[in-house]
Formats: sequence, structure tokens, C-alpha cells
Amino acid sequence: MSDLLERLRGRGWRMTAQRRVVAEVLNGEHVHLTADEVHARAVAKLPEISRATVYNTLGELVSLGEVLEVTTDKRAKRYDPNAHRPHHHLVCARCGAIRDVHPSGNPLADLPDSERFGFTVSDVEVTYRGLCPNCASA
Amino acid sequence: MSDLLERLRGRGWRMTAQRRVVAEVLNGEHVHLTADEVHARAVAKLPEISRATVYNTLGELVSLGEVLEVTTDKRAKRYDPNAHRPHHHLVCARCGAIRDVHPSGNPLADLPDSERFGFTVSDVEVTYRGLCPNCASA
DNA sequence: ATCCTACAATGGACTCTGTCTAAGTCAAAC
DNA sequence: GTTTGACTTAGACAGAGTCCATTGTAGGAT
Repeated sequence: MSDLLERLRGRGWRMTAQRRVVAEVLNGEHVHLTADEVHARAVAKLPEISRATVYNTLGELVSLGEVLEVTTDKRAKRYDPNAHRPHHHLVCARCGAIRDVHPSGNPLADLPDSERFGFTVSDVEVTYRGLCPNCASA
Repeated sequence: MSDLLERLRGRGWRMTAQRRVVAEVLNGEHVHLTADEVHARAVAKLPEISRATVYNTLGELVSLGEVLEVTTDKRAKRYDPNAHRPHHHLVCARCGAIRDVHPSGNPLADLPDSERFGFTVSDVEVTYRGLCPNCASA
């Protein structure tokens, strides 16, 4: 659990109460929270933490590669702490729930050079959409 | 070109000047416009058209399956008139440019049942990310 | 051709995410 | 213990999209 904090400190991160709390929130629950949800949970532990700090910290965690940003809809970005295992996402079209999935195969290899239009392709993101068991039965 | 309008009329769409203009804008350029860009082009043809109407009309076209909504980043939804041929997207991480691509393989088949968690998976969306030739050389 | 009315358009206020800034605070190097 | 510049704060701001009460109109009925 504190290995995340260790890694961050090792990279010259100045350790503050706010950053610790944000890291703990992400590290604790392996669900995909929005920035506001992170903020809400952070406030529960450290009432005076500000929205801007949560946004800043999330942004830093993303640049450091410790957390992934997921944009599945136009509502809000979500943050995925499971950044060290490559994976994709399965999203419920109705309620927005997200699950990590690990498909076989490598979609990057499926894009032939003739379809790259001179782009330097570095990453691929796969989003499966459907209905979760709850929403499907409703 | 007017087959889109025909299809829409056939589905009981009430044909108004505003809707015609929006449909024409989408039908005309096969690029991926944001709602605001659609609005700007619509205003050029029909100065008094309102933002809300453009949003409403785009939303209807999406529900009717005539246009695809693409959410590649947090900036703005984009609308893809190429809804009848399955394809995926290649996005420039810097400038946001989008190209349609047609990879080989079927990613839906790459998701084993054990990774579906009871979801009814109906669709898969693949987004390749990288730098376009312009941004790569800058 | 005219009338009706349900559906559509308008525009402005509002919400929701996220960014920015100026001023204050504090972790850590010395 | 001081110093210092990185970090935090609150609130203003901005962009994208939605809502709603009002006004307008397409197209069927007469």
C-alpha cells in the first residue's frame, strides 16, 4: 500500500498531507473514480483540501504514469489506479459502470502501416460497450 | 446526397430549414466536426439557427443511427457521419485530429466470456493514439 | 386556401468539469 | 531555526452541453 508513496517520494515528490490523501484514495479502492469522487473521499479524510489540489495531484499522477485517465463519455474523466497492468475497459452504456478487462490479442498489431497515415502510433485504447447485468435485467 | 434527407423524412422526421441545414453540413464534409463547428457552418447557411437546435438535431441523428458520436478526449464530442461502415479512429494526441481507420481482425472476438462479467457486450470502440505527421515534426 | 395543433426552434440562464491566478503556507535542505 | 520555492487555497473564470418558457411553423384536417 505505501509502495506508491515510496515510489513517489523516490521521484522527488514533495510529500504533503493533501497528496498523501489523494494517493491513498486511489490506492484504496480499485474502482474508477471521477475527479469529484476523489475529491469527496479526500475531503472525508482532510476537510480543507481544495478541488484545485485534487485536480493538480491527479494530473501529476497521470504524468508520472501511476494512474490512467479514462474518458469513456463526455461526462467526466475517470482515474484508474491499475496503471501497471495493461488492460482495457468494459463500460455499461446505461449506468456508466466500468470494469477492467484483459482481452487476448494485440490490437496495435491489427493496424497495418497503410492505415497509419504517417501517424506515429504509440497507444491503443479499447472500450467495450454493453449493458451490465443490473441494467440488462431492468 | 439527399438520400439522408429522404431516409429521415421516411422516418417521420418533420423537415425544417434548421434540420436540413444540419444534415447538409454533416453530409457534406466527411470530417469529424464538433458540435460547435457544425453550428458555425450551419450559421453560415442559416444565420439565425441557435446552438440548442444544433445540439438537439445532432442528438436525434445519433439516436436514429445516422451519425456516430465520438468521445476521444475531454474537449468536445465529435460527430462522424460515416455511421454505416464500421471503422475505428486514429487520434492525434496533440492537436486532436481524427482519421477513420479499418484495422484487420475483430476485437469483439478477443474478449472471452470469462472477461465479460455478465455484461451483454454489443459494441467495441478502438481508438489508436499517436502524433500526426504535423505534430510529430514540430 | 386556411386553420390548428403538436412538434420544433429560440435564447438565455444554468450546470457541470476543469483551469487559472494571486496570495498564503509549509516540507525539506541548509 | 531559517530560508525558499514548491505546494495549496479559494474563488473567479472558461468551455461544452442542457434546460425551459416562450414563440414559431410544418403539415394534416377542414
